Parts: sequence; C-alpha cells; structure tokens
Amino acid sequence: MTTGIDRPTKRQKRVLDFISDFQLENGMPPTVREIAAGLGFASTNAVAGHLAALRRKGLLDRAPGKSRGIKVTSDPTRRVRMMPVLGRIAAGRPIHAEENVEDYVAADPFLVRGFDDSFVLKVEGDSMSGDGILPGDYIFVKRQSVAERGQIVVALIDDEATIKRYVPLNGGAVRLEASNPAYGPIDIFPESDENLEILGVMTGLYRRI
Amino acid sequence: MTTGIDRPTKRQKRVLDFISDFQLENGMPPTVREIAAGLGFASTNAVAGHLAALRRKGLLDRAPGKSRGIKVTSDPTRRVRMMPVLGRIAAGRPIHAEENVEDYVAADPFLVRGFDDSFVLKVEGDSMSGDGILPGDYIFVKRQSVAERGQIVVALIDDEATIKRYVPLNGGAVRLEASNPAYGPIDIFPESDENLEILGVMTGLYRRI
DNA sequence: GATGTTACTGATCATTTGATCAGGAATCAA
DNA sequence: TTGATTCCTGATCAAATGATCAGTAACATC
Repeated sequence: MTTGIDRPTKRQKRVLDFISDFQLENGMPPTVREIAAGLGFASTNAVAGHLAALRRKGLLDRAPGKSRGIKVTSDPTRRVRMMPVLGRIAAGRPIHAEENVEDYVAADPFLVRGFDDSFVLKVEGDSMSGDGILPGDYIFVKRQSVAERGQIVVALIDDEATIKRYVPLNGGAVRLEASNPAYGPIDIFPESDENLEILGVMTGLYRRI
Repeated sequence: MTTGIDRPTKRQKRVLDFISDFQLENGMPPTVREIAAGLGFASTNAVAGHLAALRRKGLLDRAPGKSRGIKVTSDPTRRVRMMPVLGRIAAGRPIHAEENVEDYVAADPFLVRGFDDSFVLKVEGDSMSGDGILPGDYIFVKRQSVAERGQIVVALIDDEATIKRYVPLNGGAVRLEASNPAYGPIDIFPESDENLEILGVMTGLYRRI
C-alpha cells in the first residue's frame, strides 16, 4: 500500500468531498443514509466503514449517536453574516427599510467590523474612480454621523446619496471631494439651503468582473 | 392583540433566535428536543406549537420527517468557502503549497465561481491602478492557462508573477498591458528567451480601508 | 360568559437514523 | 498459499427524532 498514513484513499476522498459539498449546499451535514444514496451505496455499512477510516485518519469528527453528527475536521467554510445591499437611499426614510434591499452579500469579518451597524451600497457613477472605486462596485459602509478629514463617506445632500471624500473647512463648512478630476468639489455651508447628512464611512469594497 | 399579522410573538422570537444561534454555532439546525432543552421546555409539543406558528408566519421552512429539517427563512448567514491568500508565487512549485498561504478570506459565491480552481492574491504595485486595482487589494483569480483578449490575468514571466491585461498579438506574440500610463506594455514573443505562463484570470476584488 | 389564541405538560407512536453483525469480492504483499 | 486491507451487500437492533393526541392555564376580544 502506497497510501500515506493519513491520506484518504480515492473512495474515501469521494465520501469526504460529498460531505463537504452537502454541508455547503444544505447548511447541515448529511445523514449516513443520505451519503449512501448520494454515492450509490446499497448499505449504510459501506458509509460506516468509510467514516471510521476517515476518523482514524483525523479527517473527520463524529458526535456518536447524534443525527448528522459528522464534521469535516479541516472545514474550508466559515459562517459569515449576510449583509443587505441597499438600493436607492432617500432622506427621511429608514435606511434599512425592506423595500430598499436589492440583494445580499457575504461579509467577511476581514472586511467589515460591526455588522449590525454596516450596510452595502452599489456604486453608481465614476466620480470616485481616482480612488479605485468604479461603477458597479459594492462598498461596505459603517453607519456613523461624523467622519474624519480625508475619509470616504456616504452622504445625503438634501435627498440624494453620494460617495465622496470628506474635508471639513473653516467656519463649519464641509467640502465633499470627488477623486475623478472631471468632477468638482461640493461645498456645503452652514447657512446654505442644502441639508447635509453623513450616513457612514466606507470600510471595504467588493468588485466582481 | 397588537401583534402584526406576520410578526412573531416574544416567545416565538426567542425560539427563532435560538434556532439561528444554534445554526451559526453548530453548522446545523437543532432538533426539536434540542430546542426544548435549550429553552427549558419539558415537552416537544411546546416546540412543535412554536414551529407551526413560525411556519404560518412565513419565518420558517420545514422539511417534514427529516431530522433537523428546520430552516430560518431569512437566514442572515450563508456558508461560504474560505480561500487561501497566496503570498509569493514562484515558477516550478505547486501554487497551493502550504508555505504560500498567508491568510484566508471568505469568498461569497457572488464573487467567485469554481472555488476549487480559484485562489486569492494580494496586489503589489500600482501598475493596474487605471482599472481600479490598487496596492493592497485582494484579487480573486480563477485558474486557467488560456485567456481572452482584454481579460485581466495573473501571469508568470520567467519567475515573477504579475497582474496585467491580456492582449494577443499577431504571430503568437502576447502583450501584457498595464493600465497605469506610467508603465509600458510587456511584449512576449514566441522566440523570446522569456517564458510566459498564464496562471488565471481575475474574477473579483476585495479592498479593506 | 363565550370564544379564540398563545403557551405549555405529559404521553405515545411512527419514522428516521446510527450502530453493528455476518459475510463476499477484489487487491496487494509476504 | 495465507493474511491483511479496502470496499461493499444485506439484515437487524436500538437510539434519536418528528409527529400527534389529550388536557391545563393565562390572557385578550367580543
């Protein structure tokens, strides 16, 4: 036998992969009989043998007696929270209103801190292309009403949401800068008619090609 | 009763939360008896009543007869696969060698197709900044040895990995274009000493601020 | 008061599921 | 040849689990 001491045989690997895929698809491990059916075994004992072998080789954990008590040791998956992708944002309405949710994306803790205080926006327009933020990108935004100089914020000017770099000016005025030189800055003065509200600051970005 | 038509009562919400938390922690839904034990019920029928109510209100899905056949409808979590972030890539060595793995990120199916054939790279250098790919970004790459004109590829030139836009030229030559005008294109001719290998094409991008 | 809903206990039954026994066929090595 | 290992069928038993019935209590609405 040339099989390494803790390497599965081909058949055993098929069983292991079936369990991983089942877990990924169904959110729970399969039963012994589901494995047998999935791989075409007529007997549960065929599965039992493979599970015992995989356990010996340290590739599986089992919870004896428990239904679906099978856990792949080096589980390549992790539970992450799904975050809503918001569509139009309008002033005066709760940002998390259900009709705003367009889609959901999985947010790695890697990308987002404070899930409950964050949301996701799809970028429209190329005003921030100088910062590598392109139309169609998804940006992660942490909700907060204040920002520091230079942070990229999502702001509501009157009734329109926009993504810009935040730069406070003297006298309580605020400048919102685009990073695409084709767009000029937007200045908001305290005495202005315009109403500025900071919705949050950008913490991460997703793009799919 | 002021309860909205499809809102759970307080007790029902407790049951729903227990199921969500259990799923998050254990990677599978609880059994009816595990719910009863977790919430201090002496009878499985207490749980059955709540599950029926939650199902009526559209908050649960059930798979009748199946063990752990409970699924929270608006599950805020999803199983995603963890993908290795590769460090240095060198020719002649298996790309997935363990010593290459620097970190892991959760990859949404949204971003990646074909998990097993993909990997993640951290971007160094600003040669692709014109395409919104900045130093420090993480890009998702699907492994394949051929590419189509205009796709962004990860290529190995002799012993160095690089990210560029792929443009085939006449006569079997290949041009690799940077998108930052400060960098010129790299042309590889068939008769050249240089050895070009396409490692894969970019399918997605992550950035954290 | 009558009615309906929510929220349980306690018990029982049927099905699903895990575990195990007996054995057969194929492969490989000594 | 013998023995070890893998890989499977077929059958059976016991435990885990889902489903259901009967009944009690609290509470709100009409």
